[in-house]
Amino acid sequence: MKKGLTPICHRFFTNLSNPTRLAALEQLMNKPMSVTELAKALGQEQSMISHNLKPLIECNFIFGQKQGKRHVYSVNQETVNMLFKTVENHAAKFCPSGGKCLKGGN
Amino acid sequence: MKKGLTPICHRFFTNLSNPTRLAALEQLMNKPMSVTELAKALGQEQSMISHNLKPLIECNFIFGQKQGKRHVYSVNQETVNMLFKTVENHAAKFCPSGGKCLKGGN
DNA sequence: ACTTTATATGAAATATAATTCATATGAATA
DNA sequence: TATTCATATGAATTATATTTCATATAAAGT
Repeated sequence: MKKGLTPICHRFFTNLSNPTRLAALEQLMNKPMSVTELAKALGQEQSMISHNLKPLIECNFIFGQKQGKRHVYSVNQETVNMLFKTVENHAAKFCPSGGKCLKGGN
Repeated sequence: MKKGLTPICHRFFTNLSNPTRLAALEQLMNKPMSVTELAKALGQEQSMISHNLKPLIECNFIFGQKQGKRHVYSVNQETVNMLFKTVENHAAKFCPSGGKCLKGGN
C-alpha cells in the first residue's frame, strides 16, 4: 500500500460498510435502476435510498444519468466486481464455517 | 455478487472502515509486529491497538502467533493486497483530483 | 513467590453514522 | 400555471462504533 492511502481507504471502505448501500450495489449489479425502483426493490423509503446513494455517487461507486425526471444509476462494474470477488474469495478461504465471523448478526 | 453475501460484505467492510485498523494493516504489510510494537509505531495506546486488532483477527485479515509473552501479528497478504490494489486502481481512475472525495477530512 | 512485561477485556464516555420525517427542488403533464 | 411524479436535502432522533481508563490474565525473569 502506498503511503498516505489510509484516508482514501477509510472513505472507500466506510462507504461500503453499510447494508443499505451494499444491497443497493447488489441490485445495481443486475441492472441500472432509478431511486424509486431501488426503494421498491429494497423495501425502503425513497429518502433513505437517496441519502445512501449520495456517498456512492460522490466516490464513483455508481454513476448517475438523468432521464427526464428520473435519475438512473448504474454500478461501477470495474471496482465493485473486483471488490465482491475479493470478498467471495476471502469468505471461501478464510471463513470456512461460512457464518463464523457473523455471530451477532449483521 | 452471490445472493446473501451482503451480511458478510458488511462485516468485511466495516472491519476495514477505521483509520486505526487501516494504519495497523499498513504497518503489518511491511513486517509482522507485536501489539506493543504497533502501538509504538502508530503512537497509540496499547489497549486501543488490542481492541482494534480483535476484529481483524476474527475475520482473518491478520494472523496471530504467540512467541512467549509476545503476540506477533502478520497480515493476510492475499486479501489485503488485493483490497489495497483495488483501492489504488479506483483512486487512480475514479478520483482524478486525488482528494476530491476527501473534502471534509478523513 | 514477587515483580515486570505483554496482552486482553469490560464498561463508561464519547464520537460517528444511519434513519426518519418534513419539506424543497425540479421536471413533466393536464 | 397548477398538479403530479421523481428526487434531494435538512435536521432531529436513534443506533453503532470508537476510545479511554481501570483492571485482569498470563508468561518470564529475579
